[in-house]
Amino acid sequence: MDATRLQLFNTLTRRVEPFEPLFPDQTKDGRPVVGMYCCGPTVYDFGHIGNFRTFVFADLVRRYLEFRGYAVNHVMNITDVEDKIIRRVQETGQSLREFTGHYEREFIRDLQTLLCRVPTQTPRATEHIADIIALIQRLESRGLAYRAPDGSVYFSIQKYQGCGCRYGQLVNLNFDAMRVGERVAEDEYDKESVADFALWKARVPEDGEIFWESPWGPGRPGWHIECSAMSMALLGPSFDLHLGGEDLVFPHHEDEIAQSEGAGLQAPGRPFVKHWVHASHLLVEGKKMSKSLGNFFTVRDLLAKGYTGREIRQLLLSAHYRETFNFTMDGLDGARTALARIDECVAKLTEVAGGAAPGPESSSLVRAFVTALDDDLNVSRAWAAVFDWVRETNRALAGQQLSPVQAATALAAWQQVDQVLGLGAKSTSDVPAEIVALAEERAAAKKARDFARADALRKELKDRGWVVEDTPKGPKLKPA
RNA sequence: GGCGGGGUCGCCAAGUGGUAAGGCAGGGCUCUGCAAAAGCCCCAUCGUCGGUUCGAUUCCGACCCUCGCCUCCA
Repeated sequence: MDATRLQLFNTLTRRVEPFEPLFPDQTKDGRPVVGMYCCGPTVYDFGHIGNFRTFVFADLVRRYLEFRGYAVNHVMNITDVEDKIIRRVQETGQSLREFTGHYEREFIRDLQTLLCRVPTQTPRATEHIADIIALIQRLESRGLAYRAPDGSVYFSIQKYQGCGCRYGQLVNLNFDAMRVGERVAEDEYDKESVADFALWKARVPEDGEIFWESPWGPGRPGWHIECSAMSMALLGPSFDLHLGGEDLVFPHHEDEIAQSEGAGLQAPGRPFVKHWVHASHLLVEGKKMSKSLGNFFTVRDLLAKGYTGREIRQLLLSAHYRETFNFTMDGLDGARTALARIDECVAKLTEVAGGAAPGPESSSLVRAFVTALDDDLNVSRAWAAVFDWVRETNRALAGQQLSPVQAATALAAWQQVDQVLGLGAKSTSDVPAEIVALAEERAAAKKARDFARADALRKELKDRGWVVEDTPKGPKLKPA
């Protein structure tokens, strides 16, 4: 299985390249350690389905790396201080912590609903103010930060470039042609240059009680600095992977690189981040999500429509991460049917396997699956491998050609790939006693060849949300 | 205006210089008392126009359409 290697697109080089850990000698429980940082949520509201595409994708990356034998240190920040948060806090009268704590908990809950492994660490910006201040001081001492008349501290891109660093590693920048100046010049006149960005924002009256003391007076951190400070604090000045949505490429990630490499904490020749990976956005019903179009969905909105996190996960994982994905309700229905197909197959296998132990042979499913995901996480091809396997398995099952050991072997292969897909077992609901009674009544009527009565009971059951399937081993009940 | 993605079956979505995976939906058949599940079979010439080539959906050029970033944003 290690004949091939994971290849990943790197925004830094704009190429698909082999993934290799930065520090292969660093291990945990015998596994090479991989440091992975994913820009997390700003907790001022519920996350929407677009946000979760990125997080489910990050989960796929993490699971696949773990599947491939790495120990992943998965860090996801929680941005818990920011303009929108401050505004909402003032409106609600809650404390900052009460307000953000609520949305943070709900975010984690949504993550779990979507069957994501919770990141190994979820640092909050407000709990790393000291790290942030230290990093800004470091930048200041290196001459890359300056205080503006308004008391804020900014990062100087000109000075940064002056010391041989490159600004524009992730995107091609052409400041003359960019419209950046037109829009921001008006209210950001305290900056020396329009492209400079805030490291520390001086307290303003609207901030109310939300501020921290610093060497530059009361204020709060800028947006980009928190990710630099927290990622380096938890993963070291150089780490393997940094993920995020494509919209973060510029300016957020570019600025993170500038701050982090500008601080010069990396060993000579080491980058801040080796591998940048960005997930594309999604559209809903072919359109950009917006509240006015009514196609703006949170996870809980979809749950309220009767879909499960498992179905949403399947759909979000059905397309390649660098492709704009079109999220549709039809797609969600399709995910439900597709999942049922897999579940049916797995259930039959489980039945045939009984308690048999799996045999030693390697599985073509796992091989095809790994080949697909090694290729820049080509999850569509991985699903094709899964469904090819389902068809072949069903064929063998229909022909009663599977021994318990073979079924157990097939099941083991499925469980292996599901470590990565993360679908888990279908949640089984207990059948209510009155439904069982109806089913038994139908079985009796059927036996007495009273088919009219049997069909009436089948309809009755269906109206109550249950489907009866007559199998060689007797009738089975399934939720409709 | 600059930069970067896309346009493949009704819908979603892979892929390749030699006549196009998979899922959903649809049609037919088998099995079934009826169903369901499952199986079998059917269902696209790849935005437009040129070029390169023995051969292009896949390479090049132009054009059309569409999405994103450049400002808070997954």
